[in-house]
Amino acid sequence: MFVSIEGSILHADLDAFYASVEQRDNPRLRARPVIVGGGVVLAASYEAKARGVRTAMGGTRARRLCPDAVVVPPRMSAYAQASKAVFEIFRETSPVVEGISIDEAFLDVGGLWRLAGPARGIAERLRRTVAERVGLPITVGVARTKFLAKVASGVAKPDGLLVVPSDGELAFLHPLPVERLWGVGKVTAAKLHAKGLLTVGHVAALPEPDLVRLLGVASGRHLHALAHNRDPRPVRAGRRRRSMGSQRALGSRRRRTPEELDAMLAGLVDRLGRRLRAAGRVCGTVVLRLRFADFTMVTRSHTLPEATAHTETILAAARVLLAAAAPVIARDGITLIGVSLSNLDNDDAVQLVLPFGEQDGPALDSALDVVRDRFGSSAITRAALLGREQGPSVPLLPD
DNA sequence: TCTGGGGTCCTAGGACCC
DNA sequence: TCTGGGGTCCTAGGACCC
Repeated sequence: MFVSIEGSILHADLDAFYASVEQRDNPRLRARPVIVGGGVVLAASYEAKARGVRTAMGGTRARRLCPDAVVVPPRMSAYAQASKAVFEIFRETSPVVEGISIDEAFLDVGGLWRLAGPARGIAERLRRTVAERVGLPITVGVARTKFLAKVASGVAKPDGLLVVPSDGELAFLHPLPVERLWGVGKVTAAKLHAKGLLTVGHVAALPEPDLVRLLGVASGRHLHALAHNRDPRPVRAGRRRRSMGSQRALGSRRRRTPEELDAMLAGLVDRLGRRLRAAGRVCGTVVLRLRFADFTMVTRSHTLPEATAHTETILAAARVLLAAAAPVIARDGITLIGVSLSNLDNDDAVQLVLPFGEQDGPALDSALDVVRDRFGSSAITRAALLGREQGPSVPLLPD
């Protein structure tokens, strides 16, 4: 008997997540086309997808394609709760879980062979447990790399399981259309199609320099590697978000007065300040985001002298950015206003900024005194600090 | 068909420093 | 008087993902 070697990375992806939660909670919606959202489709059940309805499609068009669809408003808290329950099961399944979004995650089960057996069995149990305990369908892809596990779950949807054996990777991958590659959207697909590259195999056959010329250094190399299933990225638990934003669409019916815009800005920043503080984090950069009727985007950003979670400080920066953009707004009118906070840090991080070349001198000693003073910590030693070898600017976390 | 709200990562130019 | 090369940070824009 031949035994194919399996990979040990699972990509678990809830099917039509929001729509499935609605069908779970309301039996009358089951086996019927369901659309979550109003102006825009946030999620469509598979019955609706079969009629051509797609996520992010305008509501008018969706209703035309599928007039008998039940349209329900989103219930975000219900989805958050369902997601939490599913992630609990993920973490019971493996200690190495990397969440990608509200409804999908990577799990590394490589270290669990003796305890839990091969990956296929783990994936089967995971699917069963999610169905029994949360009542939602979930698709799992299993492969040797993250990328291929993700492709596998995409192919296996809905409510499926697909294991790509290590000796059948390229045979599985190469016939697939280029759109299956993670990172290939509309623009990249169009560029590839223009060169006659329709399948992953076509891309794999192209020399890397050609692909780099076509798509740029990063995308070209990345795609070349993926097409050969080279993806060394490990599954990483405990990744923290790098930015946090809030935005509001305004429609194009009428222009908003400067006073209205200022009030919206204050509302967005207030919400972000709360989220920031609740997460115990501070932001270093404030980004104002504006969209116009033709859907073009403009951003204006400002980096603060000191990271903060203070609403008024952030709002002041956002107001300066909005004022700077006032001429464009007056000319073109805007259809969306948003604020995004980046350069996030922990709010208990201390930044030691030392003169260049003085990491080892008295400046370091006095800076360390300040830190010990503030945190009463003897855990931060000079040796530990110097061991980091990060140069003159050293973020420290007190123990 | 006139398009929500939440994110990630990459590129490229300019300022500034050594 | 005119000249390098390397590095980091900031800003703006864009592609892509769910």
